[in-house]
Amino acid sequence: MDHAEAEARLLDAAEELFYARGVQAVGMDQVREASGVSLKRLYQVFPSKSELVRACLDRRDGRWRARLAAHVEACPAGRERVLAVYDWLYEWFTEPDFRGCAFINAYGELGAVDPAVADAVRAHKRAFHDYLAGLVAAAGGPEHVVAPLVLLAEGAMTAAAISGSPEPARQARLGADQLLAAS
Amino acid sequence: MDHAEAEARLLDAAEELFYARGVQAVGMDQVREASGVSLKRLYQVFPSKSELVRACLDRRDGRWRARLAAHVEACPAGRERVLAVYDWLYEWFTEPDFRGCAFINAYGELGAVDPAVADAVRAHKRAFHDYLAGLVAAAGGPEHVVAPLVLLAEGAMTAAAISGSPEPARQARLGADQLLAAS
DNA sequence: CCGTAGCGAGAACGACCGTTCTCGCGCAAC
DNA sequence: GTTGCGCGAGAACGGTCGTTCTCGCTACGG
Repeated sequence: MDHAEAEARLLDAAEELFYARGVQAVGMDQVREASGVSLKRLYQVFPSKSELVRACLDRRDGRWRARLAAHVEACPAGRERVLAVYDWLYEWFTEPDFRGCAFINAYGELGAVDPAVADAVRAHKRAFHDYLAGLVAAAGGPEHVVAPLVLLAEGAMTAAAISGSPEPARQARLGADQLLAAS
Repeated sequence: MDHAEAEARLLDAAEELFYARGVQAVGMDQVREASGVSLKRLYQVFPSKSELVRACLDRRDGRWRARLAAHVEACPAGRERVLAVYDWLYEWFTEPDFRGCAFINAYGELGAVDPAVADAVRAHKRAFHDYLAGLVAAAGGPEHVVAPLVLLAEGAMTAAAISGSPEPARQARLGADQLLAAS
């Protein structure tokens, strides 16, 4: 097993565990056990837990936005692409291991204590905002609806996590539909 | 110092510390130091940390909703009362120690690990939803806008926390205004 | 075939955490 | 005045965590 594979297995295991149980509730030994990578090598690849956390967030950010974009871009251009965001949220919320937005969770747990985590969360949210702004602009929608559309999506993530239901995605979509129609 | 005062001082100190730094980042000894209540009495009043956490959430729930209601009910009845919710959010977000919704934070940190926390968070969010639904009904608004209005508020809380700006409250208010107008 | 460099498994270490225990003191009841 | 109970201060305990170290083993270069 070379460096690259060890890194991938560590990120796979750590991301899943951190997301499912929270960062502080997962020990490095559990990451070792789930990944099959020895502790020694773990610390060669990620010199500390907080760097592992950071790497997990970075990778998740890329994958999450790529999945969203893939779904959106399969829809006809224009207004429908904005609404497709909420359809994708519904699919995400329905996944069996869904436990809310990993970035919001990480911010609540570590944002006050680990500035690198706070930075990663801010970057992720800014990227999502910018992406949605691009979709709205392409659809010819007014700029001032972008922020409420983002808040609907953000609120849907936390509401879906807390309630355990994917329904907030539908409700957010309805709200987004009205906001776009009214403009 | 009697039992009641010890309890109040413990809740004051614990709530502030947990909110500012996260629950797991605060040790019982720091609660003792900040409250001036001895460790022995702390454990007489709250037999475990998770019961202390639970009591903090319960008390915060009551106070938070009372503050919101006090602000809302000082406004003229009807539509303005719904929008007053977002004005109050702005005031809240502007407080110097604002760090997001304590319930969302607690859910992200402990929801997967402590079912009592998850229950308290769900109860708080359900109460907020019901309160907003009552305001919308009193304003003659249609029931189907309630859920998006809740999502706007929820999204504003997390966006304000992560961005460090109170602006999401304004944006949520604009979105809510449009939703109410379009119905 | 020998030396050595790197590896995995797991023990070890130091710090901290939640919780309980000890001990000395003040005070209230008889 | 004595006795005993409740208190605060802080030590102690058992466990866990992040991180490092030890120690055989393996595999490869000369």
